[in-house]
Amino acid sequence: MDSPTFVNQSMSAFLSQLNPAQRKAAEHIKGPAMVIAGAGSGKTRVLTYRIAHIMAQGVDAFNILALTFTNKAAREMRDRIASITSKDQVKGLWMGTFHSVFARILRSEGHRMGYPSNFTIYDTEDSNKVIASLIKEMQLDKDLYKVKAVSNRISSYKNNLITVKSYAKRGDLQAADSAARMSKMGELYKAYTERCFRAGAMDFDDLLLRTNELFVRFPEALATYQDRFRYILVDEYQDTNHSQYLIIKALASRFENLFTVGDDAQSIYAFRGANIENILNFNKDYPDAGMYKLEQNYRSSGHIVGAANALIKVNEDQLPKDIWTENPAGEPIVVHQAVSDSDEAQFVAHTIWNGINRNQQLPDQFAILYRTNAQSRAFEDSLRRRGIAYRIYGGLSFYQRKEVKDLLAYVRLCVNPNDEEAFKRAINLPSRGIGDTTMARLIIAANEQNSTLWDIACKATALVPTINRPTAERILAFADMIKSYQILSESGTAFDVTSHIAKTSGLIKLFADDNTPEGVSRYENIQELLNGIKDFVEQQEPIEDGDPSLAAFIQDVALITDIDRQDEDPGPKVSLMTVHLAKGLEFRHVFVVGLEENLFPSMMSMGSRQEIEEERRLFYVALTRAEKQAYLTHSHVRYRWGKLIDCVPSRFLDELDEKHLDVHESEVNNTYQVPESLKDAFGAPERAPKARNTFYGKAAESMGQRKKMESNKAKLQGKKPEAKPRDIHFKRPHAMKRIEDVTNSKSDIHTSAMDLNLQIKSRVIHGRFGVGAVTAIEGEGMDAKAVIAFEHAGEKKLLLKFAKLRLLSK
DNA sequence: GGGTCTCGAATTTTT
DNA sequence: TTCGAGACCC
Repeated sequence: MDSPTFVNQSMSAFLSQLNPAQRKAAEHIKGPAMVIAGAGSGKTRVLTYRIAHIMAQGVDAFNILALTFTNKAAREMRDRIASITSKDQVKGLWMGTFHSVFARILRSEGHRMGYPSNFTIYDTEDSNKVIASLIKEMQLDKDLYKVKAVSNRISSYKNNLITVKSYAKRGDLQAADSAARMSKMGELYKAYTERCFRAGAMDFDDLLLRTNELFVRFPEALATYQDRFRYILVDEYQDTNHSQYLIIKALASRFENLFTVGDDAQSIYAFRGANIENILNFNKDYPDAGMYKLEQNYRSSGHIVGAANALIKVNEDQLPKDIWTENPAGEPIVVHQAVSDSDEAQFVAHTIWNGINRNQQLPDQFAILYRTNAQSRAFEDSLRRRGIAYRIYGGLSFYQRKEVKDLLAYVRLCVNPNDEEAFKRAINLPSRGIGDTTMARLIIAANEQNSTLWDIACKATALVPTINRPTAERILAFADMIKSYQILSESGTAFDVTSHIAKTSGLIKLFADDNTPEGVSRYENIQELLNGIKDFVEQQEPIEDGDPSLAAFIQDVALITDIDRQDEDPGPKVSLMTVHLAKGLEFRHVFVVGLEENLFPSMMSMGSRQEIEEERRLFYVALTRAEKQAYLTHSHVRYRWGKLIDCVPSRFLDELDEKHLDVHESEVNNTYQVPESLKDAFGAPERAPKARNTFYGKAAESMGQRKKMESNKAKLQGKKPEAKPRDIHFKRPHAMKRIEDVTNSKSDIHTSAMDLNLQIKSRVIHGRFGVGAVTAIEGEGMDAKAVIAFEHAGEKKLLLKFAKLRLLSK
């Protein structure tokens, strides 16, 4: 379609947007290369251009594999490449996260290892349930075998390619597990692996481990993909673990066109097995590799870059780099000291409110970044109180919500009836008189006959003598119901089947009958899930080889993260997320909150220099998300476990060069009254300025380099010189929060497009498709549909009952 | 088998 | 404070 000249024109236009260093890296075509890309140095641009550039050399997109950190990043990059080249050319390009790309490969190759192509992907909750159930079945002491500890151990084995078989030969690991009083770890690991296999399920780590297994055991499979992926690009290389490293190495070994991009200063996933050595040793694996460095920061102001540089310099482990910027110095970083955690939240909400209402800024230009998910609560409250739209990412993601998983359990069962976790979930919800006792009998029968729960259930009467007649009938009825869904799913779309399941299984009634606020919100989430599935079907249907089936929908659900998921409700919003999730993103104004010892850096990461350095890199990531303005906040007291505790400012604050900072004091604000009990405990508010003014001098002095280690030691020994918890009983204004929760959950979220009174030529905005104009309206009432021509997504017909639209103009 | 109550543990970070 | 697991009773 596009003439070569057109391609070249937009290519050269794109090329001119690169600086010399970026351009050199992007034009590296053959052989291995590594790009060390500082924060905000335009690495996405380099990756995008390089892919387009390779394609312009005549390489088919089919031969390119790009591994990104999120699916969203992959989508955006693909769109950009399509705009430089053409939509057709970009078609065969494989781009996505490690997990989603290799899940896809395993779906077509897993049969070699005995997996069905529709294997289930167990999320963390599913795996933990398997482990908990095994601990019980094996009658292990649950105080010694904590589910989380066991699951972490198994995960780290897998990420280091220690299989059940190789564990048996590793005396050192067995000794370590015995020392941790978990001498049965080996058996547990074996049982867990067998149980997952029997269920036709892989957990997250399996997706990588089994890919490695595939490549080792079946060289011809490896050869196929080596031959296909002649050019491999890996983003965020500093966060790859050993398992991922081996996959890349194997795939790239034939053509060695491996292009990795990373920044050692932003390595923040060591806790998950990420191996920073991968980046440091790249040269050893590929001695002739091209090395490129991107050091000019385009994102942030001079103050932010300066402060970030001063901070990261404290780390011992790092590659030498000199990040600089031509951007104006901008405003100094605001350091705000709050009285309490709710005061901190007030300050943040107030500042955002001012930005929006006085300076015409948009909510989506703000982000609030915290160390732990638990901190989000206070900010939600303060934003809601001021009527500022926000969206929380992470924590419990949408697909992990109980009610969503409940409905999806039926879907999973439909696609893979051996999925035992889905079976256990679905069989008695809504309650069908099949309880713990019966389930235990089914499990025993399955283990004895080395069969799956599903097979046992289908023959309940014949095979399990311990189950009485009426119960067996109920089990058979359930199995028949699932079978009927399976038949339906052969012809119906994902939406048809799922809405049928929701109705006929009794699930939707269960949620609809519950009128508590939680029940209402559950019901709404089910509706939202159905909307999402409808969107999925609508997206697939126009695509040539699109697949609107249930199986296609459920495939990658476990891999969809909050970041990947587009917001149903359009409109700009403040983003709230952990620092980890913010990696790769940027915002005009960033609040990094809770900068206190034991919180950021986390109490759990004070054990070694390496851990502290990872926390520092994490803070570096947080700070460098900001374009124009960064705010750093900490509080003098904070609630934890229902208790008020004293907090000491984070050491990281002292490490930022003072010349980039503007230290604010907390004004005791009008919305939050400091309760008398608090004043009793801490003295009247006038005490605060004293503490504030000395923060820089005193904190810097007392927490000076030498003393830091001592004070840490003391803390580790449990002496806690500064952060002494105090038992102060004091009520938080909870009543108010409750009322707001109730009013909010109903009104705000759920407005049907039926109420919009759409007319031809009305302009609307849709969460996924963007802006469009109504060209026709069909049907009436519940069946009313609108045909909308979207500017980018093309023409879509949407059922108004489901569509989430916002009216822009009549 | 299912509902209600009480008690104890919990907070890093995520695909 | 909040949530989940287990005990207890119907």
